[in-house]
Amino acid sequence: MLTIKQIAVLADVSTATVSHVLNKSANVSPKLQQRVMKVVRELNYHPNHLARSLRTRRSRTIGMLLPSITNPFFPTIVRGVEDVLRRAGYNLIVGNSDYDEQREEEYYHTFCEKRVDGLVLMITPTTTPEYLRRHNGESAPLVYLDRLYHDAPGDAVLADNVQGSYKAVRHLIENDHRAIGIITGPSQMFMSRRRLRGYKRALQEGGIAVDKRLVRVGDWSQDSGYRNCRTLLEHANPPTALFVSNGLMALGCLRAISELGVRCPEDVALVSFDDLEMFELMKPAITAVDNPGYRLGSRAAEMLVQRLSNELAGPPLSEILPVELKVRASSARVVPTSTGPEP
Amino acid sequence: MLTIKQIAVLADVSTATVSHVLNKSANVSPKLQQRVMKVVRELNYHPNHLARSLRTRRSRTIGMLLPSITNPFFPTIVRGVEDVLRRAGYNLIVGNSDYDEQREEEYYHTFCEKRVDGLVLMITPTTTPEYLRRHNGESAPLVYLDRLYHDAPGDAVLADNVQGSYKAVRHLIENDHRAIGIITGPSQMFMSRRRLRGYKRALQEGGIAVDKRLVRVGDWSQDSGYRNCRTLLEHANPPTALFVSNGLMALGCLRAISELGVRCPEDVALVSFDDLEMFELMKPAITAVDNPGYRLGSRAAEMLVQRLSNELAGPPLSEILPVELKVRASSARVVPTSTGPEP
DNA sequence: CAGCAAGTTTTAAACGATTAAATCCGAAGT
DNA sequence: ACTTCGGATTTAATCGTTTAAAACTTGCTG
Repeated sequence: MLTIKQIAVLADVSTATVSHVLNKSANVSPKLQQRVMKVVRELNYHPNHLARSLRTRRSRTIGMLLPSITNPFFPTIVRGVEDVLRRAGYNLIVGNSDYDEQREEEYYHTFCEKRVDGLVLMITPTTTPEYLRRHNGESAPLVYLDRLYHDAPGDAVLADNVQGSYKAVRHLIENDHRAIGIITGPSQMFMSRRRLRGYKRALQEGGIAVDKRLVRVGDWSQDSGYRNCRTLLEHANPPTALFVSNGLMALGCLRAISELGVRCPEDVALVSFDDLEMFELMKPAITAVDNPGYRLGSRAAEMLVQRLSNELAGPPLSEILPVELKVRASSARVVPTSTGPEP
Repeated sequence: MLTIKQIAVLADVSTATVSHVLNKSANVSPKLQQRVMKVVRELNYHPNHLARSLRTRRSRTIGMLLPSITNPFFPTIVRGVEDVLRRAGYNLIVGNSDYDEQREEEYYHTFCEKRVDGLVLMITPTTTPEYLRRHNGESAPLVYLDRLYHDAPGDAVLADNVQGSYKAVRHLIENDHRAIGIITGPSQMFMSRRRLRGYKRALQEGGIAVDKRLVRVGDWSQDSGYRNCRTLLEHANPPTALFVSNGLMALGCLRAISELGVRCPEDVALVSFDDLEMFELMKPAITAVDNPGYRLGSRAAEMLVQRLSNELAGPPLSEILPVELKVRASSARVVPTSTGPEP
């Protein structure tokens, strides 16, 4: 494989000159510049990134940790991150932990070994993992994506989870629902708690007491949505509306609803967090909180790039992005023929 | 940041010994081993991957080129690749070109600069790109994923595209459809042609002539599915069945079908290539060719790993994986009340 | 024409690991 | 006691870049 030394010999200059030409790091006479570039182009030389990074101590690479690659919400975020980074001249490596804390830590270390310049983290644990707390002295800045850890330093970009579920549930209340079920994520997770809080706030404002039997804890997976939805709908007094804390679980609910022969929205209204592309195509189309995945990703990347170029300094920032409710058929107001569902 | 030299000083040995302990590359007395490991663990030392790769000339990293990250079919493939590589001790970097040939080439070069040990390629171009042909002399082995290039050396793992669409269309014919439309991918692409061929073969076997007006060319995007579906259904004599060459375009078709107020499967049956997870949840559930994404990815990674460990040598191999048709409601046989749709 | 400044180009020392080859050291053989 | 042998350890070169600092040009000035 081609090295800078060979280029130097062929262009009859020193390696330093080649390097200077390639990096525009010093004045080089036009004559030599051309001689060098000619050889570089003819031989299609590309500098060894490993050697370069080793020497400069910057890899121009960012690591991103993702809890799941198959959840359709995440790729959108990745695109946001990638687009910004690419334009800023950084590469992205993503690691996918599948909600496994050990794999997550493995990836974190891989990233450190590869000397990434910064990290975008969407991680699983409920409590700040030890390695993050230790990261303290390290050089790579962190950005948390839709997560927040107070005791490990790093910027954060968050969707307004409380406001999102608040809007969703208020919408249901406005449509005369009073028995509103919720399927949340694991109860220790920051995000689950935020989304639950919005639910509670809306109920409270509507003068409705929280019924513990209507609060189910899922794990974000489609299957857990399915199971919890069945449990809820098979109650003696099933809820007339359901708020589901993420898109994948909402898909599971749909399956349960269809299997049980329950009609949506007539028998049970459905609102989901995360507006998946397919929600608009489904029958009924699903009302959902539009979680701005692309913006979330791109903002996180922007903050990281700013930190790296020292445009941004000082204590960790956290930024909250607004979310919107997309009202669709699954939560449409039903013309009141009879008050409840089946007797 | 910690270096091997510091570890060596603290453990009172030479850097060579530390390296030997860490890599088990020579006999080291238990006493020194323990002394070294103690320091390594206490300080949580992780060797610099850049330096290591530079010296050993192997990065234990694989690059993967993807045409789209938001198409839900691709993440499944990535998981297959990643799982196998991780177990074999390799890291994966994925690049997402968004069907843009220039970005694709950029990524290819980034990968070369990072000295990846091998490449998994799902690339866009219709004709073998120049840089691939030049790759010839380079050291990193290639595996094509669901692509095939005869004039650039590399193994290939392919789904049986011809057989898949053949099965799909035969199924439609068996359900008494004779006017069967198809939406293909860009006509120069290898995969589009294969899927078109299966369609033609099934028609021919069923004694049906290919009607050019029923063959539409899409670009794999949801939107192009939508547009082409409208065109087909707004014909004077619309087809009674539709075979769509990928999942995203099928979603577009669904939207068109629903907007036009056409019933599926009563007025038009639908079969898609790529069995997306959500297809089972939709109403009607979509009949689809189950393209084995995970297997495709894991097989590709396996071949690559074998090449790298020299378990596999010799001329490029190409392997074809069988595909299955999942019959669901969208292509259900309709009880013949009247012969055609609306008069 | 020596001296100097400014601009080009080269020299050579890093960066942090790996690894042949050299050295050390103690036990065994004669 | 003196080799000799072999395993444990270290020395030092190397991977392919970047980049201070040195060295070399030129052209100008007094």
